[in-house]
Amino acid sequence: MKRTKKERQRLLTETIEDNPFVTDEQLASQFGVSVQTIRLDRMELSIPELRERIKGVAAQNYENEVKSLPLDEVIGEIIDIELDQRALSIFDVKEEHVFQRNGIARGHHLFAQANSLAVAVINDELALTVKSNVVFVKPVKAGDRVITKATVRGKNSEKNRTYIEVVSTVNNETVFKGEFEMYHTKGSGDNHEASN
Amino acid sequence: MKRTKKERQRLLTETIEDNPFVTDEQLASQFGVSVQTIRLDRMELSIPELRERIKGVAAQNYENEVKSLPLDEVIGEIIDIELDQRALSIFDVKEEHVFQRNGIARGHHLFAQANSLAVAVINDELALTVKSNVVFVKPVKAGDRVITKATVRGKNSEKNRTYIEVVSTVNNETVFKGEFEMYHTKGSGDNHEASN
DNA sequence: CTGGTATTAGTACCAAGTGCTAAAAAAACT
DNA sequence: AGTTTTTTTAGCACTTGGTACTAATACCAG
Repeated sequence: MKRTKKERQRLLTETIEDNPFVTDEQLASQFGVSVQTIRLDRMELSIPELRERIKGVAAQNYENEVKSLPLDEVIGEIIDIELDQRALSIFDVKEEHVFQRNGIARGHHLFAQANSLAVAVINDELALTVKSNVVFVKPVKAGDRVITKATVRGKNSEKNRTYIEVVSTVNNETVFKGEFEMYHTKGSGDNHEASN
Repeated sequence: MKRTKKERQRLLTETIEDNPFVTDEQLASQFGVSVQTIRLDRMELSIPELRERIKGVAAQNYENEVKSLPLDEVIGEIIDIELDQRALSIFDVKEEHVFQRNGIARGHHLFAQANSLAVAVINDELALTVKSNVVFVKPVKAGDRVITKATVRGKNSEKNRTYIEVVSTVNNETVFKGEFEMYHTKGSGDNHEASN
């Protein structure tokens, strides 16, 4: 199993990336070297110790959490909102959002951004999507910053519906547009159950 | 600042929930009690120590990560597929897919399942969604198993389009349906760029 | 054989704890 | 007030998963 130092370090990096929860001891036995060697390797590669790694992962998660909870679980980041009028969000397309094959964003991410923005713009405890028509106008690639704007186009108070138009652009070019019909529970704080 | 033990423990729980990265020492000075008291409190409330808390947060994150990667390929699990004809997938709705407020699944997850099934059923290297009309017929809750069926309804070879109908059911009741117009690159391995 | 790199060993020390015992202090009865 | 109970504090040994540092080997090349 013994290979060069370089090879071991390559594998080490990989292993830790793969599972940041592994201890030096486990790594040592896995590579058939001493714990000290692993430590030296980590130093050279400037890989932090287990706890720091875990803390890092946790901190990331935590940031995401505090970012997504107050925003009521929105895909993308809301940068401007006028309830019952319009809302704006940005969403940075990353590698994980695209087809590996061609680097084009998967449709459901754009839909998700639009849909959650439509939910957010509604001035109510909760809103559900009833219907939507969407058009994927132009492919979106990794690295693109998608700016999505939701505009309330109409309301039907009797039916508790709001009609929203959503347009997403990248560099001022429309990449996605859609209409959303949303159901909501009218009065804020109203505990009305969604129509079952 | 001194209140009863109960009150302190209530606040303690809150504080830790709010920021799991806080040490006993910090808590002690914050509440003006000794570290030991904090430890006792944690025992009684069965709140784990800092490192375990952090590990927990990190593990969650990690799960999400490894969950969202395959989640990138296809949302839901494909259980049957006849290329260019039909496909069937199941998707178990979990807590993380619903609005906390009312336990109803967020629309984009259902859309994602439908959309990725539409992509999958197409017998081509790649397919992109051009348009879709969807209807959220009935709320879906955590714990529901959504069975989604995609059926190819038509093709337009000149325009490289395929029209797909998708219906999702829970316990044989329709919860979602949609039509998807898909663009694809006909020949397999064709490196044709999507209309730019 | 002599250098230089690589590896291993060993020690002291740290953070943030657990587990346990014991003693004070405060609160609650009777 | 006197006693019992609860709550709080203190102290010590021990644990994990390390860091920092020193020193000894091992190995490989010229």
